[in-house]
Amino acid sequence: MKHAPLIAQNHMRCADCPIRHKAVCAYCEPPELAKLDAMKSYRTFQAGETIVLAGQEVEVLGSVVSGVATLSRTLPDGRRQMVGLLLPSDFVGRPGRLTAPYDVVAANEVMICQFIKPQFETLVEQTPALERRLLDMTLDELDAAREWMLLLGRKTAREKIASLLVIIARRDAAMNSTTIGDGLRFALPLTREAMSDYLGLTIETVSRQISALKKSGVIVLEDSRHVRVPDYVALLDEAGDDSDGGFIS
Amino acid sequence: MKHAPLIAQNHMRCADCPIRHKAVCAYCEPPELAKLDAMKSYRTFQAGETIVLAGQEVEVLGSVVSGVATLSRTLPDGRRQMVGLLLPSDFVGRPGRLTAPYDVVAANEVMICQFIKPQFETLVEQTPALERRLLDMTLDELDAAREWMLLLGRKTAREKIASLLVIIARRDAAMNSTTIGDGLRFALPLTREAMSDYLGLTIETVSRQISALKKSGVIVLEDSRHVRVPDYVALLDEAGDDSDGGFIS
DNA sequence: TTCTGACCTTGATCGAGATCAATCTAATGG
DNA sequence: CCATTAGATTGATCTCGATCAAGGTCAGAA
Repeated sequence: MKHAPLIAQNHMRCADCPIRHKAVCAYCEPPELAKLDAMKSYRTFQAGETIVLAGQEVEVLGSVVSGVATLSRTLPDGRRQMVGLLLPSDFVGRPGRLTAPYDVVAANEVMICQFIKPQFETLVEQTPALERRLLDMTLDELDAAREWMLLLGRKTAREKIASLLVIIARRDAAMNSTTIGDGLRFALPLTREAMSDYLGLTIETVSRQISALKKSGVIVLEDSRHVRVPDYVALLDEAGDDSDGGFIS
Repeated sequence: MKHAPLIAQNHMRCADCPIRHKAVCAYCEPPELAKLDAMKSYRTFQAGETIVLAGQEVEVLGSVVSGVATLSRTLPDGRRQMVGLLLPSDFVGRPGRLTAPYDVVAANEVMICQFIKPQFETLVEQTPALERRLLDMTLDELDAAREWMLLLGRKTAREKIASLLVIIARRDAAMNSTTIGDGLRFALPLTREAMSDYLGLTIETVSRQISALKKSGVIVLEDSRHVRVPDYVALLDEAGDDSDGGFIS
């Protein structure tokens, strides 16, 4: 896997940080930022590496700067369900919690802006801007989790795949600040297995439904990890929600 | 439906409030409490009554004092998934949000300690104790939502039912501060339909699996809404998670 | 070059849960 | 009292997605 390797200079200035205005620190003013800056360090994880192990003591607490990580829970017999997807600017770890309730695994190479736990926890208590940002982010995550519950509980396999593609397409468009529409093209950052864990399906069903969407002309597969969407509204339609033809993209 | 009707005296003193130490106001000191007291009013909803309609403007913002309410999302074709259960002390509505993302419906007769929205939002911004409590509650809800995602995505119908019974048993024990163990007896606060919406199943499957658990002797049905659990560990076992025989209840 | 292993696809079959349908129960109202 | 109705149970059948199995593709190593 070749990446334009992120130069993890061990002290990027917060002002130059790509997630400065979207992460926990978004609402912070220079003085508070300086305090965060003093307790932070960058750390990278290889694709597939475990960042936090469920049940173990949490040591990592910080923001995802680049890459994608997954949160997942596993049943004793091995069945696994992904319960969260951490993208750049998302926060890892819960302040004031000892053991992790789920596994956090790097899907890509992941860089984390890590804070020293006790110091960070103290700062949160003293800094309303941090606490407020954390609240807003958590509320957004809760909304996403609930949307996801609808998908897991009530959507068909085909709708699940289409929904996932919509989610990926949106975030891709948001990252590159392109307009979302027809002729859209994007990469799948997850393996078929990760997708099946995300959607509560098996690998085989994921593969079959992707093939089915391809056969219907809703998507075009350039290769197994690159998708083109000739008609965005058609894809939205397949996702099931949103009877309004997807006017609110 | 006969209830010992809660006397909704329109100004209970916060000090006498049954949820005083578990709701949003839990971390508040007397001066802040006084401000909340000045902007609150009690309001009751009948069983089945809609408290908030998805897509509409949110007007209700406050704490559930008694009763049970459900949060749910509905697909255009009518498929419904419950995404949250509001119990006494839980918070209804998100501060700083205009339209509701899901329906909130009273499952029982529900009493809400309602705040005036703009006033409450301003107070939250000025009161770290409120904001902190809201953050803690939201983080707990997020954990619960993720646990639920594991259930929806990976558990069998039987495990789903057993898991729901465990959840109800726990909360029942917590409410009455009884020890949880064998010979436990509790009421099901939800209809079979609500259970099916909760678990991502049909009514028929819910009914069948409850019958199956009865036949296996894991539960005893006194009537369709009252359950006795002769062996609590056996029930935990059926729920699937937690290979450790449920030592951590 | 071939070998290896990770990842993906496709086919055949099975089974859990959905769907369709009938019946039962208990509470409410005339 | 019986009629009505919402909720619950049970049976028969179907179907979607899981499971079992075989083979394909591609990158990196020998």
